[in-house]
Amino acid sequence: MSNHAKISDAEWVIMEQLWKNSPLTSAEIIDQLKDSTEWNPKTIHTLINRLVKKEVLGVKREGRFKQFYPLLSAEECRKRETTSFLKKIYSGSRQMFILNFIKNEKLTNTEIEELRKILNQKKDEN
Amino acid sequence: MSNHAKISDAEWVIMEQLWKNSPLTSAEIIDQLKDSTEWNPKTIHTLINRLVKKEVLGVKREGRFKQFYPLLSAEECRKRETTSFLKKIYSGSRQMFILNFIKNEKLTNTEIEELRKILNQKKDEN
DNA sequence: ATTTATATATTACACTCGTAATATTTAAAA
DNA sequence: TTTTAAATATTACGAGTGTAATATATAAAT
Repeated sequence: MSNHAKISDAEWVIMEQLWKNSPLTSAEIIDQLKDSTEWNPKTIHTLINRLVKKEVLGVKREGRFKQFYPLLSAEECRKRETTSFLKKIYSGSRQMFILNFIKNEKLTNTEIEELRKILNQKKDEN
Repeated sequence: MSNHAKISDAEWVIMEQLWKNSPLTSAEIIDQLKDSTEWNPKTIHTLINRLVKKEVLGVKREGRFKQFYPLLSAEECRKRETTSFLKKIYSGSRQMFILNFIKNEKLTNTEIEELRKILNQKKDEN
């Protein structure tokens, strides 16, 4: 039941590497994180193993090494996190969220156009 | 230093009551949460006390009772949470978040119109 | 003034998380 | 084949969280 596994902040960092590029061995993950974090390799191992236990990462043996790969897509996980964020912070109210958050954002014209396009599609779907 | 106190999920529920209406005694908070949660009053006391310790809630004695009130505004806290959410899930990119949010959400025509209006204003601002 | 009820404080306890250290297994080198 | 290095597994440990139970102080009732 990897259904509603919570991915912690630190674990999320690991997941991002694997969403970008997978499967990877722990050595490769450690290497990729060498610059962007200060984590001890042991710590990274712990995080990987927790993700495996949570059934968020899959494992396969490749020769004498283990390789890890995501069992859940980034999109899926982002959606989950977004939902629980909205539920907590905006009581799940999209209206309130849209008004309070998006209104306050600075957007470039390009972004505005992009959004417009998406909105047009949305409208057609309704 | 109530500066970067983390408000947990359960604590957030308490805060919402007090942002709506404060100051309140613990009895009043318990009463307000009676319908929307299954929490034991003891649990609510614990949460309140933790919030006080974190300096997110202030206390004043009113006769023989204590009253609690927020030391941080909802807006302030929402902004904080939003920032850390974005950092984790969307690598801090608000644009990416907004695009994904709108793409993924089912929106009513009313909401679409609302967004359109907001976008128009945005465009004018640029 | 003593009992009782209610408010407040202290303590508990298992689980998660960040952050590893230590131990063991397995493969490569000598 | 024995030694050594590298990969993997097991254990650790304090802070925070969800979820209270127990203990104490204080006010109200008798």
